[in-house]
Order: sequence, then C-alpha cells, then structure tokens
Amino acid sequence: MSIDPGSPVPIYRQIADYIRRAVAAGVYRPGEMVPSLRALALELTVNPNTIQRAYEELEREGLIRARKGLGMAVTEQGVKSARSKSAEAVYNAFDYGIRAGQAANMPPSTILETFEQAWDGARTAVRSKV
Amino acid sequence: MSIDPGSPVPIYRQIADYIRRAVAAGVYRPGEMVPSLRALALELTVNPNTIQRAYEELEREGLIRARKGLGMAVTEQGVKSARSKSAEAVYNAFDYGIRAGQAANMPPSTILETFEQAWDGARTAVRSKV
Amino acid sequence: MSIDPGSPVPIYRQIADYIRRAVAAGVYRPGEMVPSLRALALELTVNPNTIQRAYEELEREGLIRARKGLGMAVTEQGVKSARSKSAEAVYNAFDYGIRAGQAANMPPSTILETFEQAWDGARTAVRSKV
Amino acid sequence: MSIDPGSPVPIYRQIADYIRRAVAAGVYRPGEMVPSLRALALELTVNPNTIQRAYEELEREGLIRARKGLGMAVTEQGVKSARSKSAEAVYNAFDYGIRAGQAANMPPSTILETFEQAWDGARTAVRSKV
DNA sequence: GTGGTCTAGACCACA
DNA sequence: GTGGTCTAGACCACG
Repeated sequence: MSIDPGSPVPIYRQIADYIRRAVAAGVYRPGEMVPSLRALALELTVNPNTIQRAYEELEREGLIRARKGLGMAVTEQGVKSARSKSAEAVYNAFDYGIRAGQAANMPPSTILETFEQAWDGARTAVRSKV
Repeated sequence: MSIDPGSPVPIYRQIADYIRRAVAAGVYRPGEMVPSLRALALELTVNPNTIQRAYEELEREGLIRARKGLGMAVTEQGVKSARSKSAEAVYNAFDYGIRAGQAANMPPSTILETFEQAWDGARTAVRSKV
Repeated sequence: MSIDPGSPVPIYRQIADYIRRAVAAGVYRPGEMVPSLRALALELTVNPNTIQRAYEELEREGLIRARKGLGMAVTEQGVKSARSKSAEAVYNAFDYGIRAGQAANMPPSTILETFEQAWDGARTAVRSKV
Repeated sequence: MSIDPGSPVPIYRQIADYIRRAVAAGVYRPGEMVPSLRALALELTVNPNTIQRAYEELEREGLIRARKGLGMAVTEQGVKSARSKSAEAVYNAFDYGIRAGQAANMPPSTILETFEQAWDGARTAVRSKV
C-alpha cells in the first residue's frame, strides 16, 4: 500500500480506509490479526502513534478488536461491516459527483458520459496492471 | 445558499465552491458582479475575512477579477474555467468511487448497480424539489 | 477539578468524565464553549494532546462540537445526552456493587446496610464541604 | 466460570477476582486447595503464566499460600480477608455511584430511585437463573 | 487565538 | 513481543 502525506485527508484515515478495504476484500479474515502497530509503522515509515490512531477508529467501528499482548484481531462481523462501509463510500462518491454536475447545470447526458469516461479509464488502469 | 459550520470542509471553501457552481450554471455571467464582501458576509452570518479568503481563491484561479470601487467581476474566461473545473470534479468523484469499489473487490456489475442507485436517488431528489 | 495520575483509569477519561458531569450539572450550557485545549492543559498541568483526546471522545458522543478557530461548543442535545450517560453510570455502579455482594454470598440485608453506610458517608461528606 | 478476553479488565485480575469471590462465598474452605495452575489453565484455555500471575496476587494478599508439592492452599485468615475485601468492593461501588450522581447534580431522590432499580434488576436476574 | 495532525521517544501493563 | 497512555514539541489550517 502507499500513503500520500501531502493529501488533505489525514494519514491515519488513509490507513484506516486501506485496512477497511483489505478486510472487505478478504485479505484479512475473521479471527486473523492485522499487522502489529510497530510492523505497519516500519513498513509505511510513519510513527506508530499514527497507526494506532487508525486502529482505534477501526476498533470503535467494531471492525477489529484489541487483545493486549497478542494484537488486533478482525471481528466476526468485521467483514460484513467493512463491506457495507465500502459500498456506502462508493455510493457517496457517485452521489456527490452527480449532484456536483447538477449544481453546475450539466445536462444529464453529459454527466452520464463523464461516468462512462471514468469507467473506461479505471477499467483499463486495472488491465494495464495485469 | 447554506453553510454548514460543522462540516470538515472549511467554510471559505464551501463558499468558493458555491460561487464556482453558480458561475458554471450561468447564474453570474461574464462582466457581472458577484455579491460584495459585506453583503455576502451579512447574508451568511460569517466573518468577512472568510468571504475574502474565498474570493482570493477564485481570483487566483482567474474566475473573478477585482474592479476597484465596483466589486469583483466574473471574467470572460471564468465561465469556461468554472465549467471545466466542475467537469473535472465530477470525473474525479466517479473515478474515486470506481476505484474504491475495485479495491474492495466489488464485482463490476455491483459497482454499476450502485451508480444506478445513486443516479435514481439524485434524480428523484431534484424532481421532489420541483 | 482534580486529576489522579496514579489511577488505573486514564487521565483523558478522567477529564472526559469531568466534562460530562459538568455539562449534566448545567455548568456549561448549550452553545457555550468548554475551556480551550491549551487553557485546560495549563490548568491541569497535563499535555494539550491529552485534553484533546478527552474532547475527541466527547465530540464522538455528540456532547460537544468542534468549530475550528473558535473552540468546542456544547451541543443542544448535549445536556440530555450527558444526563442519560450520568444516570447510566450511576446505575452501573450500583448494579456492579449489588452483583459483587451476591457473588460473595452476602445476604441481601448486608448489601442494603452497606448501601446505607455509603449513603450516609457521601451525604455527610457533602455537608462537611458546606 | 467464564473469562472475557475482550474486557478492559485484565484476564489475570478476572481470575483473581473469581477466586476471591469463591473463597468469600465458602466454595473453598481454609486448608483446601485451589485448582492447580495447569488444571485451571486448561479449563480456561489461558496461558499458565496468566494463572500464575493471578495466584501471585492472591498470595501477596495472604489469601492463599503455596505448599510445595501440593498446591496453593486457602489460609485460615483467607476467608475473613476475602470477606472484608468483598465488603469493601461493594461499599466502594456504592460510594462511587452516589458521588457520581451528586457530581451530576442529580437530586438525592433520583439517586435512591436508581439504586432501587438496580436492586430490582439484580434480584430478578438471580431468580431467573434459578 | 482556536482545533487537528504528526513525530519522537518514553514508560507501562499484558500474554 | 503486543497494545495503551502520556509528554514534548512541531507545523498546519481556520476564523
């Protein structure tokens, strides 16, 4: 994964989002441990406190649970929770885009065309990875 | 227009965004004046400094231009600029949503369905306003 | 107010509890600002970060709301929320005490007597303050 | 007995508390042995070190005493000690609840009502177990 | 001035 | 080893 320190969205939230997506994608399954604070801090070259802040947020959401001396384990209901959170995020992004287009007086057809462009762009980006 | 002081997006940016959308939508045409600092500050019950900051941002973009003793006028290329800015914002929102869905391992069909839901939701929201 | 740094309950939680009780007691009314991070940090001689952590918790609960550049304001529904939280805390303490007594095989009459002792103790403690 | 690994109260203390209550309740009488380290560790599926730590605490209190080759025996003064500890815990819980109510400006009548609710709740909970 | 984020480094309790 | 708390001090955006 990669972190953008210059982004307006705080680092700890970027990390939390990443873990959320990873859990939603099945990278970490229920009962498994997410990377330890210090391990992930080393990997991303950020301060352990920053990782902890991200994990705190996830723990409050019920996605992971702290077990002192052991680590942070993905909750049983974590995957479901992460999936719904992800779906919500996607919906919100689309909704925001559509409303922004409407507010700027863009005709519906233009908004739809813009979506198709983004769709093609993102899809070929994936293919080019492969 | 309305301001949300509790929102994470700064007030001055909410205002700048609003003016941008208004110009893109043709509310203010080239050569016309946007509301004066004090007038807008009174209407929104916000510190005039905050309006000032929003207008500074817009002036830096070339959207508006100070005319001493008159106010801030929308520039000729302002509408085009605002339109392209708006189009870019719409594209970015869609792109972000699509990529978030992919990162969470959502199948393409699900992403498309989510867009359709957002589309229906936003369209009916408009109709209900009318 | 006073902080016990040696307590097992973290300082930031002691502070959050104190603010909660203060709001419930009507010391800070809706719309009013709670002490600023730095001001309270100076008064209690703790690090501002610690105060911020307490305020974060209160903001998540909806008790207060951050207004950048201004301070943290008590929410309209904050008092109600704080009152119900306080009532819950009192109930939980009593419940815990009763169950501890039952688990130790104390007869009900002894548990009730213990409560009366605590009641008299706390009440006279208040009187002696006056 | 049951252990809650997710609780904020450490496992070793949950175990120590359980033994304390059991001694106070007369489950283990003076001279009798408490469960061996390994037996209890197996039963609770916990690291033996954790049991060890709980027993250390109890031995420091004088509740139990190591008898080489035999196990940990409840001391004669253990029961009295455990009883007074339990009584103290009950008193402290009540005292804490009363003071929390006072700090939140709850009228004495409300505090008393809250106790009665907790009393009824805990009593019926016991009955429903039977 | 305000709150928000981040780093560096420390100490602690827990398993 | 793990997570949890705290301090000190820095920089930023905001009003």
